[in-house]
Amino acid sequence: MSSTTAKPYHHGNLRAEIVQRAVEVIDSEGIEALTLRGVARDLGVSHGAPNRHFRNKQALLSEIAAEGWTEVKRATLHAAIESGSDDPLIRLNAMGRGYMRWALNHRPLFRTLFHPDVMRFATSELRSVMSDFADSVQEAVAATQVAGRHPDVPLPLLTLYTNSVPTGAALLLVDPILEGEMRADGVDQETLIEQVINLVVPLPAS
Amino acid sequence: MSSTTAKPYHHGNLRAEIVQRAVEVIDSEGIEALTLRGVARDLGVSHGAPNRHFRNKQALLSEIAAEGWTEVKRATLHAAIESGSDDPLIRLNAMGRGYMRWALNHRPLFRTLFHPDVMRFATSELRSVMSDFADSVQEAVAATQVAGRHPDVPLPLLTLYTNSVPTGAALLLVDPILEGEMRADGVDQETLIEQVINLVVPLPAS
DNA sequence: TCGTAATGTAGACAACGTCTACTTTATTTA
DNA sequence: TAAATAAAGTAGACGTTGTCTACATTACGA
Repeated sequence: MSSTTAKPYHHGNLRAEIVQRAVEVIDSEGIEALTLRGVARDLGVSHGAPNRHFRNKQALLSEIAAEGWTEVKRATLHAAIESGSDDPLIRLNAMGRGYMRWALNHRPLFRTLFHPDVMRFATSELRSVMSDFADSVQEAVAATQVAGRHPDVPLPLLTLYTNSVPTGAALLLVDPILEGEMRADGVDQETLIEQVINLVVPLPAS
Repeated sequence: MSSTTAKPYHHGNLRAEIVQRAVEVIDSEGIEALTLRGVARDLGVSHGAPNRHFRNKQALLSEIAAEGWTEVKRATLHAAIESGSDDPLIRLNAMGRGYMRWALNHRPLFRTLFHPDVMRFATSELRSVMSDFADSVQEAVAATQVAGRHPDVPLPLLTLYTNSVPTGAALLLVDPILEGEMRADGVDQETLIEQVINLVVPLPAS
């Protein structure tokens, strides 16, 4: 707060810079190009410095994934608010579109959220963030059910189904091979997202 | 065919054994535990031997993924046939269930199909197999559309939607964290699969 | 039968993750 | 305020990995 770039101790808060740089690398070159030593080099610190802030590489990946899921949740909630509606269907529909939009605009990072290494060695913080997101989705789905959508389907099942579509569609579209197969020609991203989500969460007739 | 374990040249056909062992490792310890040297050790050959059969590790992963997608396609077609029906809806429904069943019974391998390293460095053979699977799904979806399912939705879009559900649901359920959130209590796997697929591909009233 | 290509071996190399001992800076406390 | 202690960064080492090269062995076609 005192100056523009305060450096509290040695380097500044290296921890945050490591996470930031790692996300940049993932976003540009993919997760397979991410190395602790490389990040350290890019930040001009010694190769052992990151180990002061992360027990191991998995811990860094967990932190990144936690940030990613937080972003996802933020994007969906933002979309719900921006819909400017109280109708649960309109809100859930907007959330689904916000989710897919974020995924397709942050492809390497989105893939990271489902990376085997990340899931297998998830930090308790990451688990918490993921549960948090799942809860917020379930809540929104429950609201649509109260409003009459699939009234006799068990809530967890309806949540799974509802969540599967943007998740699965994004993962299929993120793959350059399958994207060509699955994507209607001449349809722009936003239209495609809208059409897919409308199939799972149909908008009210009105 | 002549003897129990024929060894055509030096070791036997090492290439196939490498793939087989690699799949075993992925299935038991996950892809992050897979190393070329480790596989070579397990097979009793020198650490450089695998390089005679695969240009690099990515090529091996591509081959494994190609096998995986072939298995997926086989599982879906098998399920369609076993449904013993000509009704496109019943057949597509069975295919979806066969897909999810395979995914949940081969979790590490299924995750491998969507692994960033695999997708980024996909062999042309892998691309071909994936396109092959996508085509067979699209064909089955087209048949249901002829039979009256979502007649005014563009085929590629309906295919994407249909494919997203088993893909997304399997990927969500494969994650131990999200599985707990999304899975209805006391529902066994087969019932869960059936219920989810019935939401995307409803069975005919009969 | 011989030469050539295919296959496997052994050694080397750079890069990586991670550990350890050490140095430098910040913070706490007496 | 001065000394002690903790935090943060450095430098070097170790074992492991992927991949390259030169060399040895085996299979197979001319």
